[in-house]
Amino acid sequence: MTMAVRLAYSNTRYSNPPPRIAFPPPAPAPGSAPVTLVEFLHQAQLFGIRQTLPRNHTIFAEGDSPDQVYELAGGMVRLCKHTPGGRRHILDFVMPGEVFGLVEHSEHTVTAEAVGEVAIVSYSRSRLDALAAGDATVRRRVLSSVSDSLLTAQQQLLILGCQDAREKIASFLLRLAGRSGLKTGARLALPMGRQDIADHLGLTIETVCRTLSALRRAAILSVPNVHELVLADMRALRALAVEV
Amino acid sequence: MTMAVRLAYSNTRYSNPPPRIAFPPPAPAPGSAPVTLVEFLHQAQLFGIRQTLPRNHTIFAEGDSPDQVYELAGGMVRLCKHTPGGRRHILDFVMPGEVFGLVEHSEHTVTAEAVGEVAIVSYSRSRLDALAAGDATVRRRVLSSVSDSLLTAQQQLLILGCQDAREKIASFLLRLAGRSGLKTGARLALPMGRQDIADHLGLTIETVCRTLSALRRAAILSVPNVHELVLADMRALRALAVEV
DNA sequence: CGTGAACTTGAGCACGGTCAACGTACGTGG
DNA sequence: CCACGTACGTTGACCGTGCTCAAGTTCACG
Repeated sequence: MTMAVRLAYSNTRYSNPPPRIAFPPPAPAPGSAPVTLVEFLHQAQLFGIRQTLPRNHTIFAEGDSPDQVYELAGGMVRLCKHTPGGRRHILDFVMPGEVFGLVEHSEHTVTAEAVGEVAIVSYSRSRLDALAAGDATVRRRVLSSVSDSLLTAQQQLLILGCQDAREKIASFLLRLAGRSGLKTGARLALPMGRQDIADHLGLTIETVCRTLSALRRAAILSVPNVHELVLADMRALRALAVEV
Repeated sequence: MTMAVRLAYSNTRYSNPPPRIAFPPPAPAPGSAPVTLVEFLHQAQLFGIRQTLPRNHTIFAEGDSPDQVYELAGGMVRLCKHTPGGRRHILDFVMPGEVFGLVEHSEHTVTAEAVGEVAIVSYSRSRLDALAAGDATVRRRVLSSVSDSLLTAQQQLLILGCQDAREKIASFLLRLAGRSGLKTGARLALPMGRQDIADHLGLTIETVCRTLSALRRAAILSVPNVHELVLADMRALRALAVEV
């Protein structure tokens, strides 16, 4: 039985825009009430250790002890699972401002890797727990963060289980655009490589390429360079991704 | 573009063992310390309303207000998502003793349906919240329940994204057996229909049938009747499901 | 028994995977 | 500065897994 699986472990290398990222300033507006978990972390004056990591750096691996919680300050992180047979699946990508590595198990259930150069801020898990013990709002944020991850995973299950290649690509691009708060015609950054996209959608790199080319030929999007594209016709994209 | 999707909405009908399920007595040992969320629910004397529902009954639908939390006392429940296009994906099956419908959003993100006749116990969500407000252990149970769902979803993503039909079936059967605490040679109940299995694994009903037949021919399992099977060679099954 | 739903099996085909060649971009060293 | 090397991306030709369509079987129930 030949396998519908190509070995992953791609090495994304930036081409056009050099990897140096302009890291945005700390997120929370100083005086306002914190509403996101990240803002709580900032406000609580936890020891957030900021660091920059190179492309493909493993931030934590499946099985590691989860004693740190991370905030992504710049760049992009992929959360993946590796199988004994050497296959890889990317569960999700983390975008700036989001928290990752927050898990309620004795060990990490996924591996987190830097897609390009990234800036992360790490917080002590035990300090976060201490903070949560005395603050119902923090607890709610933590719970809803985990809950959001669950919702995302469920949506991704629907995509993997019900959609064909074109629909998958359309759904993926729309979600990415949505998370970047993008509107029709704006440039969408694609920091991850084609192999990463393939491993996220259960496709091969060739199918990802071909499908992107087909969408380009259909004038639904244009590809100024490998790591950037323009969603010219979001309406058409949405029509393709009906199944979400 | 023809679709790799067949319309679901199967109507499981029991064949050999009649649908009447022997409902087990309430789970918790009366005097012992509660360790699961279900046991907490029992211990806390929340108003657990027990009821029996017929095959294919919708317990709650995606979008409903989640003001009840359920414990499955007998039978099996499927958690699914329906798409505008009429496709269906089954995210997971719920087995007796497990809690479902616990969600941290303003509405349910999945639909819960009875696979056969089921017995459920429903608890008021607001009472559970009140209980949790004053009890750190309950909070931990709630969080870890959501967290377990996330872990399950992530594992399922790996299966849908990386495995072929035979591996999917093998993984599915092994997980089912594991959850029933089954050892080699024991009978495994399959209350759900073939279409349900297909919609859970991103396959068609024909492929599920063919794959089961192939495993039977390979003497890896036997199928005494449609809703029951014997895992004769778990070692071989595990070898097929390497990718988990 | 007769009916209908679910399951099973077969024949053929298409989507997407495999294999392979080529293109492109960037980094390195002469 | 150009030549080369490497990694990634793109495209084409071919093929296999799993889907489609369709016929037949089994089983529960009236």
